[in-house]
Amino acid sequence: MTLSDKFVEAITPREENFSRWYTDVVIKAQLADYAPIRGCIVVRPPGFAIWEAIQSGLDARFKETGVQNAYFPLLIPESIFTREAEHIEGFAPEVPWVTHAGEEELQERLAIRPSSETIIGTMFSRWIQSYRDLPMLVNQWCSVLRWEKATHPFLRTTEFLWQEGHTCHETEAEARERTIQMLRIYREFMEEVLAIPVLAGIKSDREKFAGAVETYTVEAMMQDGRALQAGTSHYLGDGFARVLDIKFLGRESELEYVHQTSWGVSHRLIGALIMVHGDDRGLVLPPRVAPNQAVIVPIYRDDTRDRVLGAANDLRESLREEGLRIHLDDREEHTPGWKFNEWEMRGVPIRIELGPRDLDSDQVMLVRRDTGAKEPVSRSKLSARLEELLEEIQAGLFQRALDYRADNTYTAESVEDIRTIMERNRGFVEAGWCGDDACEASIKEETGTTIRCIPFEDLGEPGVCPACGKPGKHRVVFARAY
RNA sequence: CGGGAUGUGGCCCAGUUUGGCAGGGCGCCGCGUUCGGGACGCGGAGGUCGCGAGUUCAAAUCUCGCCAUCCCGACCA
Repeated sequence: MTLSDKFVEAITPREENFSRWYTDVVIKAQLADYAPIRGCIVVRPPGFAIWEAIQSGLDARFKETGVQNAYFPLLIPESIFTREAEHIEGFAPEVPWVTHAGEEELQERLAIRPSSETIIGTMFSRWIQSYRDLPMLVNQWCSVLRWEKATHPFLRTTEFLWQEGHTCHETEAEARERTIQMLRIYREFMEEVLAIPVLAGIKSDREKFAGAVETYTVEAMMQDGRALQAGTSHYLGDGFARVLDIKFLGRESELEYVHQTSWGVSHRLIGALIMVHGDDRGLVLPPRVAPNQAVIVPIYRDDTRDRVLGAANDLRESLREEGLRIHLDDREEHTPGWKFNEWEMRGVPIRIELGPRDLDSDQVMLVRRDTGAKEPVSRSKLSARLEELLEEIQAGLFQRALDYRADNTYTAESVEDIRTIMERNRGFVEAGWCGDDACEASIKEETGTTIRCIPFEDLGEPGVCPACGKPGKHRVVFARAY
């Protein structure tokens, strides 16, 4: 057994058990740990750094469109939370309640937010009087609680970190446009920064958000062929406005209800990064979201130590000045080989090896995390080559994920087709759909798949509905989902 | 929420069948030698055996209850 084989014993191979592989990576790469609370995780510094990168990227994009950040209370009075019938019905089973302060029972129960439409809408009703107050565009970064039956690190936890944007508009058209605009931001961010190709489209009624008129989604394919809902954007109509009394005096001096949207992504995106790009050695991070883009591993003996460490420090400083995110691993207690494995497990895109031989020839050794390819690069060309390589890795990861999705996308004409595909390979299945909820339900019953979305992208002729055999109204994508 | 499994120093596990001194490997600390793919020697620290009851002279081990985690299925960012 070679040393590297022994190393990867720590992580279950993907083919052996994908779920175990996933949790192994989460734990070993120190992205998260289990908390002593049912279904809750602690996001550890390496995981939180990824979340911060996601936050800052999205936050800047939101702000470019005029959205401002705010913060609303964690607790929602029952009388407010229960205003919107569909909303409360959808969330009721998962909502934890605060009933006591000390030993004293509260006059009114307080819901711990599973989403903030009602509390934010209540405030909107105070702040909005005229069309001049519109649009109202706010977002909050916070955590929410949903008492889920089965939990999984990042993908579904009792408490999770997310962002929820809430907007109010004068017209339906403007609100609908905002809904699509935010979905487009999600899509661009996921594809350009996270290197995760997503399928954008609209949800069927069965799958839409509780209280929404329409829900739009971006769906990603994981390496086990299952779909992950990576982000959603909802057109809420005026349903919340009517029950929360969010009215404005319009241009014609008539009282009107606002048209609303809400949209969110969660730390589930970290789970997506793991499951889209990871391999049997651990995490693989796209350079644009990687907290460290490269790690310098110095190699020395006693007699070359000062020389190598001095050069490594200089190298780090000069690369940092170039704007690169660089870490120097100068720990004494581990050998270079140990560090190679460690940083691979943690997903750092590039390793820079620096030893006496490199110093003698005024070069360093670069090693790519995604392909394992090694190349010597002279010091003078290093920063240019690093920039280039980071872009190559970013593009390569996206292309690889795109190819994987294409290779695992099938078409079906019957329920039997779908079942066969699920038994054999899983993946996305393109098929027709007559639009009937009963057909959707029976397909789910028989195959375990759901309609992930009706894609915006033209998938060609609708074909027949796999359940009833009638002509399809839409071409849709079925898949098993997380 | 069903079905299955697990819970013993930080981690992985043996010990449980048949009750009788709490063990091993890794990691950790100290010193020394090492360092281009998970180094080695010597010395050392560290455990309410998931939690709570019960049986017993005696419980990691037997009984009951609870909790947590994992896996496989039904519901959701």
